[in-house]
Amino acid sequence: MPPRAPRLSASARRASIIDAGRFVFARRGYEATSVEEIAERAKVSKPVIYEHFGGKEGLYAVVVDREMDYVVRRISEAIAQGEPRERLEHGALAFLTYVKDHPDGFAILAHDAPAAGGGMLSLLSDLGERVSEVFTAAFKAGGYDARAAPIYGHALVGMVTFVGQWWTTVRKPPIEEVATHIAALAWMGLRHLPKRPTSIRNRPR
Amino acid sequence: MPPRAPRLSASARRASIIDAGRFVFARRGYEATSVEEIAERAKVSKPVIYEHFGGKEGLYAVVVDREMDYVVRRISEAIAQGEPRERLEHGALAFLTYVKDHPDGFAILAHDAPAAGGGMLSLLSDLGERVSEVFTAAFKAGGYDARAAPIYGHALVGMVTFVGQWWTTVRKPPIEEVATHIAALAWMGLRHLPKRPTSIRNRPR
DNA sequence: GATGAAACCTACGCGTCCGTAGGTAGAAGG
DNA sequence: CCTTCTACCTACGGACGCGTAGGTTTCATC
Repeated sequence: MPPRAPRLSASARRASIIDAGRFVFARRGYEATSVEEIAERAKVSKPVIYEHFGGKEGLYAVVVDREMDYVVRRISEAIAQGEPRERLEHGALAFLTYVKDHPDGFAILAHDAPAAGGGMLSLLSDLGERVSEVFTAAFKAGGYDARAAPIYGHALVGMVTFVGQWWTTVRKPPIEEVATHIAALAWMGLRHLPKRPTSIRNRPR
Repeated sequence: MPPRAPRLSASARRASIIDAGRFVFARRGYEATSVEEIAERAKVSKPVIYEHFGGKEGLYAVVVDREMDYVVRRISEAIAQGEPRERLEHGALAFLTYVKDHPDGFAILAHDAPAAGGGMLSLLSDLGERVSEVFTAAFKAGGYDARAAPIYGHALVGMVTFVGQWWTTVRKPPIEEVATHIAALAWMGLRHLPKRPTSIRNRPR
């Protein structure tokens, strides 16, 4: 008989199951994850998970929620103060720091939610929405076309997340450098943006 | 007995199965897709699919390959000639046109590949790699830091794909307008990029 | 040391899904 | 009319995964 692991309090057990869930969900994706694998990793039997989270979907919801909360909090802190450009770079750096330090959480957010119900394509589109709101306010104040603000908001988030995904495979150069480049690109792009961009297709040579 | 559907030639049947497969894979994702649902939609029985494609994974591979080929061809054509900025905007427009006209294909490319084996996070990272190569050449020629080129390459692809995902949910404004905005952002950003971007963190106030 | 609750287990029912075995129906050529 | 080839079918084996029923161990408290 293998030596029984010590019993844990309810909340401690919850935490260890969440950790295991994040680990497995990140690698296999929601659909391909089996509750049994999570149980095995958390060194518990299946019913414990059902006891605490009601099922696979319940656990997934908790994991996602926690992760989402964490990123949003971190980014909010980072862009809370400073000049605009500073806030931009700090925001990018905060996100990339999350990518670096919590790759499993990032993988989950970047992947798809459970296909059922027809939710959003990616959890991150929610983040894009928030950034878009910030941009809409700024565009109105600056005399730009507010209708176009979501384009830039989502472009920014897409930029950072996609580079983040790439970075996790290469892990080089250091994220500080990456953040600097991205911030420079976005800042220069926004800074020199015409009030009403026109297509080169509508301009004669 | 329901009137039997007319028999099809092997290649015609293949095509109809590919269509059905793309449809279902796009909505459910790879894991959650059942071969039976594809068969049902293609109005065939399961063994026909196994006859033609060897199995679920085989069909998926064919669908992805076809889609990937199509996008790459379209973008290549779009950026084949013209001034740099023209090529940029035409490339973005070509991609967004694909998103608009082939939403199912786009959904598949944007989602995850079969988790098994540990392939790439998204099929689109492959596209990011190609763009990065173009950027690397251009950076070398222009005296910029070539090591940073992949950052910009992936940033660009991320920008466009993420905006594309958002656009599919809103379908507004018209893609031509979206392409113009994105191209303006990217162009202005790249145009005014310092040779060696420095972090604002390293500069005194 | 009894009692009760909380943590945890083994074992199974039930559905679903992949892939295949083995046979039928229609067309093409002798 | 008969053979044969190709498209296509029904029906099933085997595996796996979700969620639950019902019992067992540990711990605190009286």
